[in-house]
Amino acid sequence: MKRKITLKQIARELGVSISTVSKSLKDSDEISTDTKQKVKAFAKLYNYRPNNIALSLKNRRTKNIGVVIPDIVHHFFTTVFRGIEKYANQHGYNVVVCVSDESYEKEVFNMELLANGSIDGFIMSVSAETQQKNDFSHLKEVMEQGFPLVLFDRVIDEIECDKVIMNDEEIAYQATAKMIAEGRKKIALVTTESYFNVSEKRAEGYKRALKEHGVDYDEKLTLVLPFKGVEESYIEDFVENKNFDGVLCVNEIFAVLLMATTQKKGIRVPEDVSVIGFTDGLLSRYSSPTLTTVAQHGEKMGEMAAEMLIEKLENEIGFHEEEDYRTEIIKATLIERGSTINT
Amino acid sequence: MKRKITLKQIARELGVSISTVSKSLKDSDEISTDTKQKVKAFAKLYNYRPNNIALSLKNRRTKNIGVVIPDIVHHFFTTVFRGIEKYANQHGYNVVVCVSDESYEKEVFNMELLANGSIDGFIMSVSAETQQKNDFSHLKEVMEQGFPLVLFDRVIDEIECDKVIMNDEEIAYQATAKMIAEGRKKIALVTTESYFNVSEKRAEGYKRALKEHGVDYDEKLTLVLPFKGVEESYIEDFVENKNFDGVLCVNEIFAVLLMATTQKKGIRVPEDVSVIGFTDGLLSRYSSPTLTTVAQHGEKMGEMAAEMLIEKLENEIGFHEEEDYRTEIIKATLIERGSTINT
DNA sequence: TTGTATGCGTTATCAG
DNA sequence: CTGATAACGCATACAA
Repeated sequence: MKRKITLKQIARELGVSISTVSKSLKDSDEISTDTKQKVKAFAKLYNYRPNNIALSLKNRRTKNIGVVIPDIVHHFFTTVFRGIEKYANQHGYNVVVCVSDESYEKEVFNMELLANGSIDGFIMSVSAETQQKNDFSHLKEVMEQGFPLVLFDRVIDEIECDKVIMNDEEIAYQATAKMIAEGRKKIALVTTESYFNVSEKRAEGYKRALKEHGVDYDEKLTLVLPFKGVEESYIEDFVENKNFDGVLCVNEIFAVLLMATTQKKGIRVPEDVSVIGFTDGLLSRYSSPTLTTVAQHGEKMGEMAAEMLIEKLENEIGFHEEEDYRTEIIKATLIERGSTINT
Repeated sequence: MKRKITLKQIARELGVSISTVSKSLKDSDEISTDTKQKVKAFAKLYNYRPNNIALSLKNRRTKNIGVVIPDIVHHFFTTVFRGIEKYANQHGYNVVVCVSDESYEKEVFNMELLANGSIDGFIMSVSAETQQKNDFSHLKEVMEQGFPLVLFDRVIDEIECDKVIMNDEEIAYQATAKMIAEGRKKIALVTTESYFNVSEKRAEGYKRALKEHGVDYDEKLTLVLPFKGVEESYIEDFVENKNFDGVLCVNEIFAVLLMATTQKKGIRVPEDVSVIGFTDGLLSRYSSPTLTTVAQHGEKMGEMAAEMLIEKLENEIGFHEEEDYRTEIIKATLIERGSTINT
């Protein structure tokens, strides 16, 4: 087992000092060409690489980004993560992931752990429990300690920091308007019971679209499903008892379940009812019919978040006390597929 | 902005030496109860936490695990990652993820980066390109440098290390046998063109089941689809021209596409044809009919991989030169749903 | 009971 | 041109 070689060992082997080796490898012009050549050759031969830990300690920056997300087995978060990882990697950063599992406690614990020197800054989407408890002291804490923070998707108004969000209201408006344009008159909304901004915003966009197009809003046409453990019977009852010719679902699972139910009852999609979902995942692409859905461009969100964080990190050196936080909006787009009547 | 406090600062404030502080916080009995009290109180007040980087440098261990996977926007890898992260977190390790994106070059690059001190050991599944090139020198390299390595799923026989795999052959056998037990006589296989062990092993299990149950193997009943960019027409042609009453698909996407195609042609699932897929993801759960599928228990695989790696890491201290590598097999299970006729 | 010195691997400053 | 020294934050063997 050949352990990694260090400056010290090279110095010893070559009979020079550590600093000579260090400078040579940095191609400093304090050192004679001759010595540099020799050192470089030796270093190359033994495949010398500076030790990241030592560099981190010295430079007080790890070149690591901490990502804290509620869930990783979830298409949206996964795509965002992909974007973060991609951008970070291209810019010489590594990514440390912690999954809060929607738990406040784990979120706090993980962030404290990471804040003890493992990372230079955070990108995160807060857990459901955290939103519910409405306690964000851990976020404030890390910011006070000087860690740049970028929030995405599940964002906290109360916290002043960089943010990346989606135009949920707007795209829900567009989706609803599209169905109205198809001639739909009774448009339902299938949403989730929760304290999430996003669901609320989508509902707002839905209502605004109805209103602005002179379609009556009927609250009975809104089906609220639990956050976890959706029983198909809820949906069956809804399909059974309500009369609608269009549905906006806040995720693709609800949309696919709903399509299955309507079709089982002989109601055709999209002839009899249009369906639009959120999240452009596998379900949307491979359902029958394929699902018209809102693509959230998670990867782009991730890249943007990473870009914002890294910019802060790189600029921290030198400048410092100007608090200019941005909120970037990644525009979602409607992908028209088989569950709506497209022009 | 209050930066994190260090031992040195505490020492200065309290007018004692750094080592006194260090020992006090470790509750060493070299130190008087009185001093310990004082130091602890102060440390608590200022929320002292040892700096991970400094600890890493000193202890020569980072308590970080490097995970290198081909893709993260992929249900199986995501679940495995979840398992790794979970176990690692419970045992005080953080996880650094690098996505190779199925590229040999990125894989090598990332591993070299991580090997420069960022992590203590690797858990990985090799990229497609790496398998294709058949070049594993980067794996040997890190092992020679003393990094424990655990491979999962896409495993390399040539590399001696801990491994976690699935009983692909066996479960494919079982799945095929199940369809035979249903009375199916002409069972097709939809697989992927590739150098992946897993596809091959699944094909082997399929063939063995046919053979052992006296069903003729007809190579025309095997449809080989490209790794990426599957055209639905391939499947349509296959359904059109071949005659089968059961299908084993090596992933859930193929299975769902196939079900959609057959159903469009008026062939009923499961009445006319049984379908079984691999990967128990969203598609399997929400397709119509729901898909009988092989659950790979990725999370379990991840936990096992992390367990094996961490065990190696913790035991490295002291013992050393006993090379006892294990290969753990995580048993997949068949989840019976609506696409087969279940007893 | 407390403190000093050393080392982990690197870089930067300053002397030689 | 080269090298010794300090510093990053911590732990520990060894003095006092």
